[in-house]
Amino acid sequence: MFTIGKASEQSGVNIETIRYYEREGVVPKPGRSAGGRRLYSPDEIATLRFVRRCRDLGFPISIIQTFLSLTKQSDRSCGEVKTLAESHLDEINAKIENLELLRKALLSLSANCDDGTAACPMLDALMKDGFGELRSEQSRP
Amino acid sequence: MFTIGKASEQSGVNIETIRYYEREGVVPKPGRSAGGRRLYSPDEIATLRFVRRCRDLGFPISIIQTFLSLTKQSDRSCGEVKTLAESHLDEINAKIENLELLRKALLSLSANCDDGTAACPMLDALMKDGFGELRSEQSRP
DNA sequence: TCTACTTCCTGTAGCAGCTACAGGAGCAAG
DNA sequence: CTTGCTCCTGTAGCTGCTACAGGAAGTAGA
Repeated sequence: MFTIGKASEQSGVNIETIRYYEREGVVPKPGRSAGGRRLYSPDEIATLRFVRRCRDLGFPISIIQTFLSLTKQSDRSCGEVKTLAESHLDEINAKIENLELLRKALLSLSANCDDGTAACPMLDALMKDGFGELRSEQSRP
Repeated sequence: MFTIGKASEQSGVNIETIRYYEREGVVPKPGRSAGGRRLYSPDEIATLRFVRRCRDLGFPISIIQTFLSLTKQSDRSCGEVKTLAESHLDEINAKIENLELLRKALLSLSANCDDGTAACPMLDALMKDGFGELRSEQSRP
């Protein structure tokens, strides 16, 4: 059994984040020592690592909770996982597309900044009325 | 002069968001009518539109505040704007790169889900120890 | 003028996913 | 026994909004 510090090291999850996950019911409450300290089994640490990896893949907590409950059922879980993963992939693709658009817009705006005039053409363009609107939902993460 | 509803329509900024910007000092406090309602000049609406466009480009509020103060100075602002825009571009590029990595990781993980076994290879892989770590800072927006 | 309806006001709380304290207690080493 | 580390709970903050509640102001029609 390991204290929260060791669990944090081994799972790569910040101590405060581990306690946060426990508060939010993402991971079950671990046992406690006589002095009231949290004690984690290797399995519980593996769960924390699993959560971190899913977070690294960009999955939101709510989906990760579904994953965790699916891992306990063992049967018929794969189709659901694949569906969730694919819709997440769609979101990632949409984000990439949006960022590419932003990239292009920013590049063309800042390119004008080299023209040596005192006023900034980029700020000017953003102030003016004729500027094309982006209004892309996914651009706000 | 326009009430907040018209200002919202013309700038594309949500009413609540306009009030939020005012509270946070992003935009100056507008004048008020006899009855205590906010009244916006076309210039103030242009500022709101400018803020929205910058947000659409993904600039954080703090940078937009710098932009707004630079537009008031008029001289020597362009170099600073370009620097800020370019570092923002770097961030966007980093985000795109990270998302591409996530995309590949997710694709290869969910591809295994077709093998017809009852247990899910994707969840299995995320549970196991040998899984390559991503640990990419920029992946969390 | 009365009434209904819309718009606006302030203030507060919530979202996600943490992170950062404050103020105290447990625990091991020297 | 003291130093120093880790841990505890509880609460507040971060970003950028959004969504109420409960009330006041303004507008339009009868």
